[in-house]
Amino acid sequence: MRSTSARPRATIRDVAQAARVSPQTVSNVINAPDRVRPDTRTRVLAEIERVGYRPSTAARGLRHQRAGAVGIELNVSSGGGDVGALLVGQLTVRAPSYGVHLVPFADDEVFPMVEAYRDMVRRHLVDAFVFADTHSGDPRPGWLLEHEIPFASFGRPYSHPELTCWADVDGHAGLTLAVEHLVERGFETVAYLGWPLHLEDPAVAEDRHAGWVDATASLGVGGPSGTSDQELGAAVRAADALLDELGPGDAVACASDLLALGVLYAAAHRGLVVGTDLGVVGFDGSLLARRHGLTTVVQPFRDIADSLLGIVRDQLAGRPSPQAGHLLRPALAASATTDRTGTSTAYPQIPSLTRR
Amino acid sequence: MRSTSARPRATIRDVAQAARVSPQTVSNVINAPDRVRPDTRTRVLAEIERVGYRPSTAARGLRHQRAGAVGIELNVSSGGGDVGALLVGQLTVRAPSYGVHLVPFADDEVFPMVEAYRDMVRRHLVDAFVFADTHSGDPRPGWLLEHEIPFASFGRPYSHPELTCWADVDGHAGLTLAVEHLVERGFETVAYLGWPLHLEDPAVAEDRHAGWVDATASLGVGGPSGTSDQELGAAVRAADALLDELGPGDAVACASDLLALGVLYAAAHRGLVVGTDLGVVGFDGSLLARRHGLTTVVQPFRDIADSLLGIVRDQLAGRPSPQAGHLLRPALAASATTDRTGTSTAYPQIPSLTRR
DNA sequence: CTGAAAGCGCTTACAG
DNA sequence: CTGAAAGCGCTTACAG
Repeated sequence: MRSTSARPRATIRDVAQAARVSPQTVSNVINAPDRVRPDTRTRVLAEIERVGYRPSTAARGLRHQRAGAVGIELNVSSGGGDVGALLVGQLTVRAPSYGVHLVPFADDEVFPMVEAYRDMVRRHLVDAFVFADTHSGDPRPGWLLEHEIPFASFGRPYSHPELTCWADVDGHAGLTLAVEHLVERGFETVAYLGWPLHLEDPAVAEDRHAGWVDATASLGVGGPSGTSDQELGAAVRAADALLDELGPGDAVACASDLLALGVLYAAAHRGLVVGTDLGVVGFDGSLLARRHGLTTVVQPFRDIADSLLGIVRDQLAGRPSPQAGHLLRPALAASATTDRTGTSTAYPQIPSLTRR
Repeated sequence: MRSTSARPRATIRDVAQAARVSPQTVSNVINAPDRVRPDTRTRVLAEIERVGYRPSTAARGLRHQRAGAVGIELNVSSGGGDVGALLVGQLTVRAPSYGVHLVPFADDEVFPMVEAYRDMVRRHLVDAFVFADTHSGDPRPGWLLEHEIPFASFGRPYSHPELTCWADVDGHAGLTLAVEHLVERGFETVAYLGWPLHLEDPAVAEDRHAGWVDATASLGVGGPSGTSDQELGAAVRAADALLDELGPGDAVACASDLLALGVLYAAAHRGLVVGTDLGVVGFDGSLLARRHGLTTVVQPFRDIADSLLGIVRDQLAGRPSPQAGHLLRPALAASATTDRTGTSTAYPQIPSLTRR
């Protein structure tokens, strides 16, 4: 039968008794080692190691009046894509380096979201928050500022343009990478499939579009452009219209992987062989891109996680805010959709149908 | 300039003073309301509400010798699919109903995974664990049992078949749903695309296969079957071979949404119109399925989350283990790939190419 | 360099 | 029904 209560863990007193010092000295060994004589320190450290002692998070939190945790809002219902999960993964991996752990939470469908934030704070469960999906009517930045609760957002907080507590991918740099890569691979004209500017995240749409405009202008490879909402059906239709103006040897750089998938389908319709006939580059580094062999601009989730955690750590330490938000450089992951040798495989592989 | 320190929150003493009772009475109002006279209770409750008092998690945890948290291992590097994120989302939503919060953690690429578990326990950060991706050589169940730490797994812990602390989707029921749905929609033969049994999760592969065998036998609609690893290229090839043996009006039930996507692509190769000519049903209820208009057997993530959290809550309370693991019924979400009217849209929509 | 004291916020017996 | 006491594990001044 499975036992149900865990064996009690070693406390600071156990370590102290075994090392024949007081608990305070053990504490000093951990928190201010230079205040302890080397030989004492060695003896205590050995004992800590032997019994596997680690300070209790709860006791420390109580004493410091700090939870040592960062709340992270999960967008459960929207389920837009898979990039949210990639960011959460990197935040989880990086959090220990900042001396914190993550506490995810989500709208419980009953109270408005701000209630969830308020409750986490009142219970002393977290010291700060990280969230994504910022948008113009977003009540979160205002509420958090008003209550003096540190936070950092993935994406600019549009409601408070003066804030610098955000990190985002450099969309301009990303599209420059995409265009340069396509030119390097020998594609002649680079078209663009982006989002309409009235979407919730206008700065992102603008940055990526401007990156394409500037890069194609400087390389002399500009082409037509189109827009589509972030939905596959709309993307296929917009891509289809775009392909009317393109020929073999041309390419499309896209504002997202989903839009790029739309281009793949529209190209398959026409019997174009993606990679050799038509270049396609997506944006996000999503699972979707990996699955379909899409060349994509990969969001630097690890750097973003470090920025966000660094921002809240500095705020908690009372350090001054940075001069500007963190705009982080993405990287390009080349795959089948820009492979002119046709060696690697993109999906859908429909063009072979036309060659039977 | 942004202020950096949050205003101190109300404590039990603040409430007690304002309500002119002792802190203990406030505690009783919260934890044992029947021990307090109704009028006192009302007065205290009003004060709690007025100042927005919530007990401190850290102080409670220290007193109870319990973190009130469940560790959840995130599979960051593998990045298999998007279903892991869906489970984490539902665990997050449901956790408050069990009086706990989640603490995600991940392999830090330096220590073996068990080190991460050990560290969480030593720091009193969590009382129990939930994890997925169980497999035969899995060291986690053994280690957790040995250290008497409660846990529950999504998927059977193969190394310890006697354990009942797991929840899983009922794959047999899921494939029965899939076959019944296809027959109801008028498809004549139902083929199967599944996984080879040597994969890491043999019981899942067997259950789903057996569900197809039994359901097609009882309805007299059996057809050929094939297997493929959980990878798109392999799935397309396996599906292509399967389609050699099928004709218009037939269907394929699949062990996963990714395998089903392979069928879509293989069908597009042949100019088959999925939905009207060929029925396809996936399994998982993944984002991939939503995006492509796949009819799919949806994993009951909310029920799974409830089962897992219920298991660890019972273990922590010292209640006896259940007689068996929790096998939960999935639901079918009908979409374009079984829509014989051709009203809804599946992607890829390549067949229209053949009709130009 | 080391240790005795106080207290972070809460709850659990226990006394009144 | 209500309150005074003790203690969960830790750390921060402070005294020695």
